[in-house]
Amino acid sequence: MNIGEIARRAGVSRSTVSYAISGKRTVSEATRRRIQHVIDELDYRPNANARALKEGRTRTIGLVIPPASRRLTDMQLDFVAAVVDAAAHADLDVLLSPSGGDHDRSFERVVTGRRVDGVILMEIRLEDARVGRLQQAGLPFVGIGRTSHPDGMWWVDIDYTALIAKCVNHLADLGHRHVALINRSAELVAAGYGPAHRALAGFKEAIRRRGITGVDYCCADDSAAGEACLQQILREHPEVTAAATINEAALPGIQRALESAGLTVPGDFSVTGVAASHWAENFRPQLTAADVPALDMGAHAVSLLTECISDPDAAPKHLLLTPPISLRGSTGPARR
Amino acid sequence: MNIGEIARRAGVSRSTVSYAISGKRTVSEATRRRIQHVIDELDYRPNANARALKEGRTRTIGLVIPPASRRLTDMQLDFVAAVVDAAAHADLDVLLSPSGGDHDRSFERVVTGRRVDGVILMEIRLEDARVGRLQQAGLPFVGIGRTSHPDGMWWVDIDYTALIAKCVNHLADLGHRHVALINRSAELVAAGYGPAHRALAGFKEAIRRRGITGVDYCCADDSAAGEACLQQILREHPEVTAAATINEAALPGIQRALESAGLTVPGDFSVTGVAASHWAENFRPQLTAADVPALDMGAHAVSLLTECISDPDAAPKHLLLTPPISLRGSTGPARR
DNA sequence: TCGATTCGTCGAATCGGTTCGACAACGCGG
DNA sequence: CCGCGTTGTCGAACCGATTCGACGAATCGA
Repeated sequence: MNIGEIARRAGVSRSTVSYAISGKRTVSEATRRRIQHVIDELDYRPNANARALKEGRTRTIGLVIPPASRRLTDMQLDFVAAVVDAAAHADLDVLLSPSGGDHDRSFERVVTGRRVDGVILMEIRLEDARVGRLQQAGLPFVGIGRTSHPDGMWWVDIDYTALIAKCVNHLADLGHRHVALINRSAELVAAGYGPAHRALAGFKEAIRRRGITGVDYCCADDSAAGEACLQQILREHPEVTAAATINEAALPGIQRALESAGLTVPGDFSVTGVAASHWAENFRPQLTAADVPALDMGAHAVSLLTECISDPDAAPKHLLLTPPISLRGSTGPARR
Repeated sequence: MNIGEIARRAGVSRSTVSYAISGKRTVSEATRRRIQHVIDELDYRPNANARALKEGRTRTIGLVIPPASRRLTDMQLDFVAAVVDAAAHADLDVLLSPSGGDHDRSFERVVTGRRVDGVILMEIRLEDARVGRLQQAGLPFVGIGRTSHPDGMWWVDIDYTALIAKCVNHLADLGHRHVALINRSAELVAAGYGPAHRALAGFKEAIRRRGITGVDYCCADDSAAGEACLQQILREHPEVTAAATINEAALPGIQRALESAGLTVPGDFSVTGVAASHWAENFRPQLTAADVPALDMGAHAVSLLTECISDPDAAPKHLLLTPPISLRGSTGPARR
């Protein structure tokens, strides 16, 4: 079932079979048909490894995801799905590599094994050794997120700074004078996770601009932590009348804490932030929030990657998305 | 940066370098060290495609997931994560292929391109053309789930029949005489999705055994559908005092419908079923449910796959899991 | 009718590894 | 000192494709 077998049965040379398949040289209609017939009969498909070896490219992209042990957020999952889908449409295969630490075998294999033509790197931290590793290896890659100095790299990111600022402005417009930010987990912040840092920066800046007061809390990515976190906020800062969050997994807990404190939304307390649409829609009333366009991001990342694979010396491009905030029911005028 | 370059710099032949790396023949300590030194210096790693070509195996497994367009359930996601993790531990790479229809290019590439040594096939339907395709291609594979005649194949599955029967028995023991099954979506049932069919079979059988009455409903995989579904049940069958479900995404909606109907859990209405732990824990009170051991399943699937790759003629093995039901707070005696 | 194109096909080289058979150097027992 | 087994290394074949240069046959213009 290799190309030689096809050639033998069709009574031609191996190169003729190759040209008949690729169309890179003219082959007479008669032999083309004869070859195609044998191919169909034997259900032949060229060996991808042999082809990759000779051509020097694999038609495969690597997708480096956070380690499986840490539960992926819904946004990240949407993103993975979008990348896989977009890649499939471009006839690219996707090699998955779970990688968290800066040195693990799976990542090394992807980087140095010449198994992929390029890489999409998720969950980039402000300082990320993997970026350097990829650059050093000369492997084209697109980051989801960006380091603190992203000038030399290709990336797609969401402007958390602007989004959280928008949320704060929205709350301030509604008369809230004391607001809270419910951030991602302390570990992620300590690890230099970009969205957490940038959201915090946007929060502080917006607070300052609007002359209101703000408190910020880290919160693990689960509903129990969200519940505890909001309870803590209510206890330590009873003046707070609204919260913004980028921690979607905390939302059910936030909801429960508000309910058990006897606070109605949005009458007594407003909630807003950034969340995948299905979390926003599961909140009651539905959450006024920026919908992360994970599907678009995935598609964009793939198309940027194909671009920088085909022209590695091109000037790096990037895409900073600021999705609009959908006004649903969870924000309202501050209680007096 | 190929093996010839290493050989040249170390002053040995290419084969010696290969043997020094693989250890398949003895190499003197002195040359081994010299070669290793050059390798470290140049950060050399053998080309995975060339190796795969010669060795006839790729050290890569394919993971065929439902198409990205359809949102994966949390259980499926846990499962993907588990497979990726287990594969990484076994130094295997994972090639992802989204495939739903029986004929798409991505799946065909995986099956016929000799890019993978074996495949893990998710979301198998009772009649699944992909199973036949894989068997015909002679590619080792392990199914997550099983067809209606799974004798010739390797698989790992959850015994939904037994689980739902257990749930019904539990409810019957608590005195419930009228129970409902909230199944997955009608489309999945129509497509012959195994868990949906087997859960229904288990439900009907258990109902009959215990001499109680049961109604079953299909429900799309989202909370809005769950809410609508439970409302419909309450309206059409007000005698029902308990529900079992395998539709975790419907749980928040079920909760909301119960709340807005003024029913308390478990005082007025009991809920149980099969759900990933985080859905069960987000229910209030927490859901009495079978926790799907997705992580174990993933690990088992990978280890079965490596086994059937190394010995394709072995008698097929399989694993039918019946996880225990964790008693939490969402079930109680039937209301009078 | 002859030389120049064009067309279709072939053989051989190549990609970067692995692996088999051969063989020289060496140590050892008799 | 000879024959033998062991050890370390090498050269060459091979995996399955792609691709380049060459070449015979058909076609064309002059």
